[in-house]
Amino acid sequence: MNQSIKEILQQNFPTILDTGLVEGISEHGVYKEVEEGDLLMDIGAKISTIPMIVSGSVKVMREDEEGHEILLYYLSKGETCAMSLTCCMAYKRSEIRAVAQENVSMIVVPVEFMDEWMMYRDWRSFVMNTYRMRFEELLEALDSIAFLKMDERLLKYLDERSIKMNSKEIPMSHQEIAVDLNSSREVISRILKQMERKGIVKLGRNKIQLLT
DNA sequence: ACATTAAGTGATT
DNA sequence: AATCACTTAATGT
Repeated sequence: MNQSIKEILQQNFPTILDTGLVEGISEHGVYKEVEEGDLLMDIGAKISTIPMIVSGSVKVMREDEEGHEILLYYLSKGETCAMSLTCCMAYKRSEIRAVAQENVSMIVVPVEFMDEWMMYRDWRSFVMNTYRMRFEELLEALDSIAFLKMDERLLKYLDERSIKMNSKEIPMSHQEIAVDLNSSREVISRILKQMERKGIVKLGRNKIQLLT
């Protein structure tokens, strides 16, 4: 391997500094790459490792009673999966499904070290931070649903995607976006058309370009 | 050229 | 805002 886990950690998880912790992750963590579309975790599966994302993005979703998928969040560089953490601490099976949205590289660490690593301040704050971030996101999502109309939600969604992917171009179909927002394809298409007329976006097949 | 999939649109609830 | 039914456009084979 061209780069040690230690180096990858320093570059992508700068808040993890404690030497004992870095040693632990280096020793027990495994560097892994997966391709776009790969299933990383399914509902009901037992969780044996925790992913720490180095590059790319991962879509994390839940399923409702009728089997409809509901988007929870996207993970990107420097982040880990809050749901995996809760599940493994409670020895529960996975309640989520995770799919690689782009090619993803990550460090996976076995769950059995979670308890032990809690003695490190850096690990505690890393874990707490990922909870805090998700919780804030959850609150935001909640009032976005309660107070924003679909067009505002869509614009917000596009902005967020663009920031996460580091590009003004969002390579997604209207259908995919509709699923993420629990809306329908036609509604998304119509709003996007309006936005295009207003000069906010430029539309293409399977892609949306933000002009703002 | 043809089939398939994405996107656009009007009508209805 | 969602759904249906249908059209049109883009893309793969």
